[in-house]
Amino acid sequence: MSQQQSKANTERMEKIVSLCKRRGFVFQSSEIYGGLNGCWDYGPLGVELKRNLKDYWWRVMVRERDDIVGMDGSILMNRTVWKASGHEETFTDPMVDCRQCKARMRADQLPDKDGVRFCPNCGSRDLTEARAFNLMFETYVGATQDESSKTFLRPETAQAIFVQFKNVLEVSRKKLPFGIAQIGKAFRNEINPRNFTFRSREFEQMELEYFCAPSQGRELLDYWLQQRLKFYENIGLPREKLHVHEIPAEERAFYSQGTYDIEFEFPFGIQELEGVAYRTDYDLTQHIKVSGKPLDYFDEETKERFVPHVVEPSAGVDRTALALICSAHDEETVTDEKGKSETRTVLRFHPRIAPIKAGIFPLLKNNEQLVAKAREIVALLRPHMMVFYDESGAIGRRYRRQDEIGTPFGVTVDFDTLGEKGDELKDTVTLRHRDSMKQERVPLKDLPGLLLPQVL
RNA sequence: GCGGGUGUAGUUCAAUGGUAGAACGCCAGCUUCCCAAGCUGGACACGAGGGUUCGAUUCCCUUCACCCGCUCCA
Repeated sequence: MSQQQSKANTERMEKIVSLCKRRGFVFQSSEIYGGLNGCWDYGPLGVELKRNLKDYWWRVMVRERDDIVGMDGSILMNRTVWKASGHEETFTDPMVDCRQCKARMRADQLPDKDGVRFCPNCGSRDLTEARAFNLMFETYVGATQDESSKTFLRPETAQAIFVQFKNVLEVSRKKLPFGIAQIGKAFRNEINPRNFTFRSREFEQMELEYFCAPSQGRELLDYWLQQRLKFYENIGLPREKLHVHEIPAEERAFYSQGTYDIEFEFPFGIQELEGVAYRTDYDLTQHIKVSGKPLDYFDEETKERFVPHVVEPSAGVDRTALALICSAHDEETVTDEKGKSETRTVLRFHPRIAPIKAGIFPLLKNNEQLVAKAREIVALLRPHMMVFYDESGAIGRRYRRQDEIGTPFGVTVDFDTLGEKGDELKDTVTLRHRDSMKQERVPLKDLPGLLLPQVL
């Protein structure tokens, strides 16, 4: 990337951050106290966007499938969970990476020769500095603050699923392959949060743990990669801005037999949205070992007993929301009939995830009948979708306000609607489209049927 | 974590060792028969703490936050 492009991308990102603040998508956490590094709040529009994203994920991953059920685990868990999962060790001890073979090991257990430490794996002396991987937030449960009451805010949501695997399997009466889905907050005390909301210390994940027979794992990994790519296209991220990065074997976690990153072209670079990982039976096996509880599965048909393997599509909610905003953000030059040019800022969200689906406007606000009719339309559409009523300013200004927050439809009530120009146009409204700025005349009664399929 | 930069209304900027202006936006009113029109009025800011000084938004220190590059991302 050239320096010029890089500068343009930085400026573009600045515009996006500014728009997010100005229009109520994202604010800095605790802003009036100077903020908190790596933490962000979602405003009225941001929370709608995020909710639409999560709702759509939940719909296609859970509600529209027979083989997946949901759960909602607590953020605080028994500390032993983190010992078993390996997080406590790898997240809290000073660790050293081998630059050559990428192995990570505890700094205090490194062998040395003549005082020079080397990698026990490959013998290389090219090691990183020791760094404390204290990425988990510590907290204490109960009144006393000592080792016995210590635990952590979860650094991933997945472990709640693994430790409840048996319960969920039992009550859902599912057979393998089947999955457990969850959306929730996770926390990592990142060394350096960066890129707006992209890397935050508190973030939300949408995770599926899909359990299967060992023989099915590899195939299901590819299946889920395809499903997930389709998902991102269905929320409006163009396929050409999505990249699949297959993690080479030497860079994968040791237990993984295949990992794909789904990445998106952000203005600040190509960055990961989701990891689709074949985790084998590592997690369940760990919890079997440490808890002593049987978390294996008996297949009635084949009469085989085994520890299920897992394919995990794990997506970041906040980074996907940011991708949606970045992808939707557009500035175009429009010229009016007098030849005057200006910049129109528009978020071209897919209607499915747009925070507000339709703006409802009376052409004039000082006309009681126009206002009353517009209010009627609000009442008509409100049960089905998020709508916004606006009577302030000229109609053009109101359209532009909605363009900037990505509202796909505008509905305007005028004197034709009231029947003042004959019965032919009575009870019809102007339907204005965000992207093309084209207008069409539609009967009021057709509105729900016309809009609803597009916003679901 | 290292290095560099920046902090002034909601946003983008300006000025100033004697407590700050503008544009756009926002609110109210008037006006307005479809793309940020116009008129009138209004609200809103020096990131925080400390120091120097008669007096600090301005100078110094600390801190916090954000941005850029490197590093990192089990």
